[in-house]
Amino acid sequence: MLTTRFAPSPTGYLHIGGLRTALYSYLWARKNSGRFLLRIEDTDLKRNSKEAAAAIEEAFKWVGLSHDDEIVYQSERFDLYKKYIQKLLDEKKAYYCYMSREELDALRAEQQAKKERPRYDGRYRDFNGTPPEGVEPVVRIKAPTEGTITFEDGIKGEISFKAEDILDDFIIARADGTPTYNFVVAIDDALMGITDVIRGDDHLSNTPKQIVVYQALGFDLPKFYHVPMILNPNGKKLSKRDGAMDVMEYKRMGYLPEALLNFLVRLGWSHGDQEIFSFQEMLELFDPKDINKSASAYNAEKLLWLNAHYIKNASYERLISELQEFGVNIADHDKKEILVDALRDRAKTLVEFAEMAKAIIHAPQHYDEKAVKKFINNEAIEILQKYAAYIKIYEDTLHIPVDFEKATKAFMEKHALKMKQLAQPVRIAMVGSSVSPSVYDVLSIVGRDEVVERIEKFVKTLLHDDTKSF
RNA sequence: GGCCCGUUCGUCUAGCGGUUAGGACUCCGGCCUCUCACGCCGGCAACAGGGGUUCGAGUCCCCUACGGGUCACCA
Repeated sequence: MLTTRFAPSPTGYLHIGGLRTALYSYLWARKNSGRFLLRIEDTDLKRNSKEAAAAIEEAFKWVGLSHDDEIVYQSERFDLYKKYIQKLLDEKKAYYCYMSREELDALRAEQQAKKERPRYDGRYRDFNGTPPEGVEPVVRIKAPTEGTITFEDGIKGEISFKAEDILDDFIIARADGTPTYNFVVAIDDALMGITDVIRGDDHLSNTPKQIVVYQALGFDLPKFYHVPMILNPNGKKLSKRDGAMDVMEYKRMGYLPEALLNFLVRLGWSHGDQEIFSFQEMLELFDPKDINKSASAYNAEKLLWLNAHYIKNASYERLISELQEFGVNIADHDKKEILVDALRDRAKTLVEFAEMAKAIIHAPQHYDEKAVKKFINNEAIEILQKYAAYIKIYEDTLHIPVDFEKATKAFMEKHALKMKQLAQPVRIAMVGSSVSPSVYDVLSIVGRDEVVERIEKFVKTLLHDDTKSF
């Protein structure tokens, strides 16, 4: 069965680069009715892996990814790794090396001075004598010293390394007995039945080492797919400083998970000219062979555009429930659909959406000075007073936007007014600024009684403000 | 520095030997209009450079330049 995995080291949170490779792995597995596993690479034991795993699962949950089986923690599998180390030792495919760190450092320095590639010289490879005193040995694997290691990368094509260029007898167990990364990755991928390894291309040069382990242990090789990195807008490696890189930060900034996923799936992968992909479409169309060979830069504007797109097309229920996270509770508002429709085309994030909603729902606490200065004069105040009086006694048919439109047009006709003369003053009275959705929508959402109240309050404020002259 | 990978508008990309090199984001015009958005219409903008192969190269090969990755008892 096709099986993929996501295998992060426990850094404490999931960033978008990780999310993208996780997404690719997930999609490929699900598309093929396979399995998607999660493994925490915590062999160095320095960080809190359980917390890190929880953070990853939280992010997965938010975006809608799910993994199969229990999470595998490498830190809990040391006995297993030891077995394989012993096996290689017994088969003489690995050996103890008694070289001290100091000696190793000295060797490295010497090689660098001669401009040679730093590498272990194999001095204990066939050692039979008495081990030196006081040195806890490391275990090194016998790697080929000549020949070529070639594999077919599902994204980059055939890749080959000359053994002499990149390999030495690398350490598979440290002096304290703990196993090292390239060793355990190969074992776990093999034992977990991973058939397709999809990972960042920073792992490309680890691959030959892992292949050495696969071969020494007699495991079948998986297919490798090395996904190019995501760069920052300056073309440099993406770092935490390039924005809020924790995936959950995007939630706090008001992004919809489907927008983030759409953004990420499309960053480095494409399907013709298509830009918008539903989760279902990703599942149907994703294929790692269509992943680009080159790195791509993070593009915040495109993400924003995608987010705006998904907000525009979200259901009322969805938006209303999302908005609650941002302090806007309109579930019981009698004009909630009108409110949502008035704002969905204007908001790029849920944070903006919430701010705009609040501006309409709550009566303004202050009025934008520039707007007042520009649109309010004595004539405008007079119009507002008349309009308030008119609305106040208008027959009881003012509910939806067209009701207000009809009434307002009659008012304008009666007083020979143009829309421009009325709209801005009313808008300022309603929301405190010269920017808002259509006044008819705002009027409808605010409701007749409060419309009158807000206008009266505004007029009162204007008339009592001695600092302004009209 | 060695090794590996990469290079189409500013950005994400389509292209898979013959195209006026297409789409999307951004930006700039215009339309719509009660403001702001949305939407619609239009515009600016790219094959890193040089050699080959070929009737013909963004597409194939080589070199150069540039960019990235990696060279640990980190993962």
